[in-house]
Amino acid sequence: MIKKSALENIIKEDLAEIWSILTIEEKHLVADNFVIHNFKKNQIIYAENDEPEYLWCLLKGKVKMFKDGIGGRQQILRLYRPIQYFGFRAYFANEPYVSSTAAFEPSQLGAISMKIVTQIIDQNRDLAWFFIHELSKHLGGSDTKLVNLTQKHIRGRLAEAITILIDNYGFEDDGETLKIYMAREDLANLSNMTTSNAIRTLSTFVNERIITVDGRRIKIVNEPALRKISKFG
Amino acid sequence: MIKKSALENIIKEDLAEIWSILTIEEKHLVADNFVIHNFKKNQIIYAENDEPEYLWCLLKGKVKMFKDGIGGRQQILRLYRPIQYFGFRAYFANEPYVSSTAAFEPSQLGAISMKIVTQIIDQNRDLAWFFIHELSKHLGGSDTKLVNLTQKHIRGRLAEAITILIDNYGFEDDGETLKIYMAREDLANLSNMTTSNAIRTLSTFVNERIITVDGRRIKIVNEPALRKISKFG
DNA sequence: AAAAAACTATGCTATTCAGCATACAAAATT
DNA sequence: AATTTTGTATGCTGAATAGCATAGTTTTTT
Repeated sequence: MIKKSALENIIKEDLAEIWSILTIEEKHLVADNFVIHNFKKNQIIYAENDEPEYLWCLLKGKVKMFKDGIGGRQQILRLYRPIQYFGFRAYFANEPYVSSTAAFEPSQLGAISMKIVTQIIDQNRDLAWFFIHELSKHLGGSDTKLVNLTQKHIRGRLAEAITILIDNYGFEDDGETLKIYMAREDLANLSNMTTSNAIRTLSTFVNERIITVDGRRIKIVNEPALRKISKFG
Repeated sequence: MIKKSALENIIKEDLAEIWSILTIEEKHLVADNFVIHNFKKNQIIYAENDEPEYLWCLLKGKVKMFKDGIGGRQQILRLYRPIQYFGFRAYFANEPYVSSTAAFEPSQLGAISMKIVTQIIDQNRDLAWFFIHELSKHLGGSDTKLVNLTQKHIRGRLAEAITILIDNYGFEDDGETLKIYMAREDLANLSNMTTSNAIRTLSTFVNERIITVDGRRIKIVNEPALRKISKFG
């Protein structure tokens, strides 16, 4: 089940906050129960209404968390990059998942049973605090997103979506090409609009020399203008 | 600072989950630092961008949590009833409040310093779990609300808002009159629409014999129909 | 490499909802 | 009790955005 080499790599690159929190014994417990999974592009990791079982840790790739709404329209709720954790909320709330997750691109993930996570939280105060922080930050973000998506106009919503992409995935080495290549439909699903409108609005941004577009490659030419539209649009 | 009598009442009526979690010493610590505040109708308890300092416990009355958006339009995020807790998220996230809270009607609240709450969490695993559960449930609710408010049409959103009122505050003794009396504007702010549209849509519900309206008194005549509109509208 | 499928771009039309105005009613204030 | 303020109801108009169609392009699959 455990690919030792992969795990050792993970442990070597410090596994962010969470790893340094654990005692030696807890690290072993995690190591012995950590399973690496590979997901293809667009493959579902878990789906809405599934029973939560694992804490997922994104090691490589990109993941979207989304919810299917009316008429099959999808709303992207959050984006994840290495090394971030998800899948724990529903387990903690003791309810089935209310959203789904899928790999945006070929991705490598680690899964640990939430039973083991729970067991460690019970004996490790700092891990409890880690999740309290994590949940608190996400809840603030979700509340803010709610108002942004319901009250901003299309230009503002799309501009905001692009700034979210910048903040989450950053730029290629040229310092201006977005380091994520999304379909227009996903861009639309991130900004609560139809694909048509995402395409149209992207075009107006190009005309206004705020971005340039080459297929799915988006270059940010005027980031201040973009953030201004995001804020006031 | 402490009104002994009020606190004893609170302790007598079991203070829900949270109280039974604490040890005798912790109960004393809370009791010694618990301050009762009375708020008038529409009085702000805390405002967006304030620094969080207290855990608030609603003892009597009704409270709304909301966020001011573009053009002064307010979005109501959550409603609270006795005995529920709020104000802790921003403190845990280590950031200023992203939303405000106000009393809907004359309300009595208790405030405890978050420093003390933090101190108790540090020594009481069950209290840590209480907040993990609480945050997890709210985060799921917020994500679901996001999709409902962005994707449902006006009728669906208003119907949903009314079901939220039913679920939060229930009925008067007649079993059909909503036990909360909101301005149309608040109803609109709960369902992401203008006041005009809230009024209009309420009228159509009356015409369809789903509810009756007498000023701010709303009677639910056909709850299944209401829930159906909420679900599919 | 060819074929199929999925995605992108753009125009046109329809629908939903917001904005504003007016009239009336109810509460709050003086 | 009179006056002011605030809230409710309804109609009309315009703006924002969704829906659909078509053509061309890119990506994926075979």
